[in-house]
Parts: sequence; structure tokens; C-alpha cells
Amino acid sequence: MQKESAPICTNWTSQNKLWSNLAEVAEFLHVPMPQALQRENVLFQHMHFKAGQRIHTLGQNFDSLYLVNSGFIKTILFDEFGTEQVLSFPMKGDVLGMDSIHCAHHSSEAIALSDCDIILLPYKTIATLSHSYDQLGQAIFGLMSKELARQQTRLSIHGSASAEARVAKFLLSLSERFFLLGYSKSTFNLRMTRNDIGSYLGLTLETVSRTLSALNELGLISVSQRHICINDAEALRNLRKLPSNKLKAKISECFQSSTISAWGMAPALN
Amino acid sequence: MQKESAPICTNWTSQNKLWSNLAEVAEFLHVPMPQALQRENVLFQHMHFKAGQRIHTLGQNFDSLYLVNSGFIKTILFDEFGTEQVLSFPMKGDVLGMDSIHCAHHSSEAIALSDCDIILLPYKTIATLSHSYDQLGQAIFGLMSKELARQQTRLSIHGSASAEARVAKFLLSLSERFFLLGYSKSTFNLRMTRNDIGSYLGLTLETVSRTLSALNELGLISVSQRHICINDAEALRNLRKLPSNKLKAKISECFQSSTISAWGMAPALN
DNA sequence: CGTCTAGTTGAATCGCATCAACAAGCGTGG
DNA sequence: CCACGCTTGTTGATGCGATTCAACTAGACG
Repeated sequence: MQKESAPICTNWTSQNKLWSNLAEVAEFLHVPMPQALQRENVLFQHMHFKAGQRIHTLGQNFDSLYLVNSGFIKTILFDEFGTEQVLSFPMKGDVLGMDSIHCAHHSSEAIALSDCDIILLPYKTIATLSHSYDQLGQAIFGLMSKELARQQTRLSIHGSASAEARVAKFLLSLSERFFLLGYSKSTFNLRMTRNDIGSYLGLTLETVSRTLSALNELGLISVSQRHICINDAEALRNLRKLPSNKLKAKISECFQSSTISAWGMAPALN
Repeated sequence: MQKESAPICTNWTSQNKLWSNLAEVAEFLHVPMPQALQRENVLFQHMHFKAGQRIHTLGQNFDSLYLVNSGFIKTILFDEFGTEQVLSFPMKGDVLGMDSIHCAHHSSEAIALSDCDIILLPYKTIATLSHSYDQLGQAIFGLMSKELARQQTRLSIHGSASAEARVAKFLLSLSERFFLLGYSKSTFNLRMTRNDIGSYLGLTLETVSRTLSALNELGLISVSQRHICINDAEALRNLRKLPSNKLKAKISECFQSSTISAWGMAPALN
């Protein structure tokens, strides 16, 4: 259970500023880099944020996209009554701010959940570069499109899935993302509070807590505070809903045994 | 209550095909058209769909965006268990298919809710044009960004709002969109079923039906089948939740009068 | 005429939110 | 050091709101 004090950043020096050239950014975005542009001398500024700081705030002028080089972030939206809704948990390689391109001001906020190193991609620069460097423009199209598709599947989850299924899917998606970044897919630390998770999933923090406890009791995961260990990814994937409390009560009325084995993979039960 | 047999299309002939030039498409997308391109002779094909037909289907090769010239559409996503989730109700001026740019196949389906005239915007053409015609590329960025922002507010509604508030917001947004297209903002026909609305809002069709009835009884709207008349948009805007049934029951126990006036604007009640 | 789909309405149930009490972790300051 | 407040997380009891199941009506269509 590593202390967070040793950051994983590669090209990190103790200064607050650092610059990346176009080739580095291109690699980050998985865009092929044509020879003709190899000597383009555009530089992109890095910015450093401490945990809790805002990368951008509601209403702030929009002039730049943000590429996450290291660290963890949450983005939030405020509804008409001022309550906040968590939209995403960006991490290394993700791009923020695309939802604000269409207007002059940011419609959401982004808050660092840990110390972060962020690369600024001024929108004007990106737009200009897209001329001569069409693969970049296409890459941005691709990024936004993927983001749209992700939001759509989130919507469908919000629409229909049970609390258990939502939490399970959330854990699996984190697991997947950590894996793609080269970390363990089965054990990791949550960077956000139960409240944040609840907001993200459309649940209350109590429900999230209870659900994690339930999955823990079933042995599908092991939870202790923010440390998560996924024991049975397949079961999580197939999970629709846990047996209802009433059902549980009835069953445990019958079998007074204290160790009741694997229920929870509900396809059979539902 | 007009028959639908008289379409509103302007440049419609009885043929199934028709072509638009770049200037027309640009105007549709509200993109300024530079002189240099005035004589660009790109043509965009129209396609005609009858109500119930699919504009594109799940898994179909992606090679084109779709610009709605007339008619009403729903787009749907299938979750892992095959149940469908309504994603949007595009109408005149909206662009479909942007969620599939990032991969070779459509991840969703689009179904015509009425007869439709659709302009095909081949993605390759758009991408190529974006070179020389940078405002077009920016416009696409803008469209996708706006779509992202819209999805985000939908997510936040799904997360927190009551059934009444969701239905109210839905009606208001339709009203707004009709208004922007030059139709009445207060009276219109729904083109989709209660089931579609429910799926779109994350509710069941019964709940939608009940909610519409309730709003009707309160006089905020008038409903009769698919015909909607908005009587008090302001009240709809401010609506958080209706008084609970239990509360209602209690109140009507006390006042046995049959005409109980305007409750429903719940800010005071919540 | 019967059949099918769309919509309405009622009654019962369930899942999650709400309210509340409590434990654990953590920094602060006496 | 412990006392203190503060945030985060856990767990229990209760109730509301939306779902579910079901019966019924109204149109559309052949």
C-alpha cells in the first residue's frame, strides 16, 4: 500500500513548468507524426496542480484543452439548483475541456484529486495546426466521438442498471483503465470519495458504501477504505442485481447457517 | 390537427434523390462560406426514409454523417442484454452519427419516426474539406462539443431529478426546439411513444403516462394522446416534484372539495 | 369483425433515499 | 501526549417514489 509521495511521472523535474514539443503531444494522443512536421517548433506548456486545486472553473474563459500527463482529476457540472454532478474521472492520457469548445466559457469545473501534471493545448493552436496536420484534426474528432460514445453508455447505465451493477461496472472500468496504463488490473486505490462515486453513478454515498460492503461480503471484491481488490471480475461483469433484502431474510430464516455461499450472480435469480 | 401527409419540406420533389451543394450545407450548419469556395462543386446526396425505416443500423459500416433536412428521428443504443435505450430525438438541422467517427462501425441505430429527408455528409469528404475550409472543421468541433454538453446535462437530470421534473424539462426542451424551427412553442405533437419518452428519460412508460396526466390535471399542460399544449411554461420550469400521493390523500381528506387549486409548484413544499 | 399496438389507470411491491447514530482517520493546537 | 473538530465511511431503521403486474379503453388496420 504505497505512499502517494513517490509520483510516477517520467519527465518530471521539481520545477512547476516544463514544455512538451509537438512530437511528444502527438505520441500522447496516439497520432502519427508526418516527417514534414518533425521540425515544427511548437511548444506546449505544462502546469502543475496540487490535490484539491481547480484546473479550470465554471465560467472561466475557454481557450485551452487540457491533456493529463499524470495525476487524477474529477470534472463536475452544476445544475440549476447548484448541486454538483460528477461527470468523469480523467487520468493520464485523457483530454479535458472538449465540452466547452462550442462556447466562450467553461460549462464545468475540473478538480485535481491528486497532484497533477497537465499539458495545456491552446485551442487556437490546435485549430491552426489541424490545417497543415490533418491527422491531428481527425484525432480530435476521434477523441470527441469516443467521449460521446462513452457518455451514451453511461446514460444507458443510469437508465436501467441496479445499484450493484453500476458499482460493479464502475470498478471494472477503473480496473480496465489502470490496466491500460500499465498498472495492476486487480488491485488499486480509489482516488475519489464515496460521495463522488455516488454522484458519478447517480446514487447516494450510503448506497455506494453498502454496495461495496455487499460485494465484499460475497467475496467478489475486497474493500478496505479506498483500497480495492477485484477477486472475481467475471462475476462482476455478469452481475445484474443482488437478491433483495427480503429474499435474503427469507432464505436465512430457512437456513440458519452463518455461511451462505455464492448468491449474487443473479442471471439465474432474475 | 393536421394530417401528416403534407410535408413541410421546401426543396422537395417527388423523387427520392436530390442533391445539395456545399453552400446549402454550410448554411444549414450555420457556417460562413468563404468566397474562395463558392465554386467548389461538391454535391451531397439526399436520402428519403419512410416512418419506421432505419437511417443506419447497429454494426453498419460508418462512412457518413447524416444531416436532417426534414422529419423526426430517434437514435437508440443497445446495452449488453439487448434492451434499448433512446439517446436522442434529432430533427431538422441536427447531425447524426458523430458518436461513431472513432470506429469503423455504428454503435447505435437511428430510426425514422416520420418520413424524413436526410442529407448524407460522407465523413471522408468532410475531413478533406476541413483542410481547405477550416471553418467547417471548427463547426464540426462545435457541433460535437455542443452534443457533449447536452449529454452532460442529461446525465445530471438522470442523476437527480424527479419524474415530474424530467417530463417537464423534456416538454420544455421540445417546445424550445420547435420554436427555433419556427413552429409554435406552446402546442405541438409528440412524434414518439410513451415508451420512447420513458427510455429517453430513464422512466417507465407508465410513469410517463401518469406524470403527463398529473400535469394535465394541474392545468400546467393539456394532453390528449400525442397532442401537447403547454399552458404554464414558467411553472414547468420551476417544478421540482409534485406533492406525494400520501400528502394528496391527507389533504383531500381534510378538504372534501373536488377543486383543489394550484399545488405543484413545489419550491415552497420542498 | 377481430387483432394488434398505444395509452391510461389501479394496487402492490421493491429499491433506493433519507435520516440518524456511530467509528475511524487526520491534522491542529493546547 | 491527549483533546478537539472535521471529514470520510459504515451501518441501521424507515418511508417515499418509481417499478411492476394487471385490467381495461381507444384507435388503426386488414
